[in-house]
Amino acid sequence: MEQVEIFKALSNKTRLEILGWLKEPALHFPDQPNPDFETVGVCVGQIQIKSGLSQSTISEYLSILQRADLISSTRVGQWTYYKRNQEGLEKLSKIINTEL
Amino acid sequence: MEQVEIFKALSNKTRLEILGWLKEPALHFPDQPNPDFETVGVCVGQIQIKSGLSQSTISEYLSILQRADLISSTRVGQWTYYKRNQEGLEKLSKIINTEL
DNA sequence: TTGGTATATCGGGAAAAGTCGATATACCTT
DNA sequence: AAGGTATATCGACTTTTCCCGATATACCAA
Repeated sequence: MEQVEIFKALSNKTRLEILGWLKEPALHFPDQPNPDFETVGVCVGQIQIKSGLSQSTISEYLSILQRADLISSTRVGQWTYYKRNQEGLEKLSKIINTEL
Repeated sequence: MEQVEIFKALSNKTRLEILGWLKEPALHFPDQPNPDFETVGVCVGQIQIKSGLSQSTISEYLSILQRADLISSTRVGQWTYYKRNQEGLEKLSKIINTEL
């Protein structure tokens, strides 16, 4: 993934918020039904509700963040759970500190 | 400056290149006339030539980077010299490592 | 003060991103 | 198989960004 694509992914208020929410899922998604969502992540629907934007928009945003390696997804049944991708976030930190 | 504005400033290939060039001015701007440009920075014209984009575009890009506190400028006569703003860059690094 | 040079600002056209509703796809349940 | 739910994709419209040329501004030099 190109550096510039990572920064584009971060150039949106809602997408930054999503990353923040996923930092503390239990805090931000108290209604998440799945009990072990802490490890798997949070499903699209919960994120969509919290964001107030449409389902299609949030689905798109999540795939933008995923393409930038900032989050990762796991499909379980009809749900897709998203969580932070620590590896990608660390890589970004490295980019900032060395290449930028 | 809002986080999202900083990332927007970084969401452009040319602007990222400019930041990179300003890391090693002597290497990237051998034709810079001013002898002590290493400390003051590089003037707009040199950056414009290297970028291949128009004068107005580069002037705009530099002010976008400056608004994001990523670079700073010094006016000397008819020239404006731009250099990296270490403080802003460190703040960004901190944002990535703590808030993101 | 008249030009000349460097940079900034303005106005605009093209491309990309934001965002939606509608629809498609995938999966689950009965 | 049929219907229901969750997510993804599509098509469209609006807003923002990209990038230009033209013009304005600031400064310098003769």
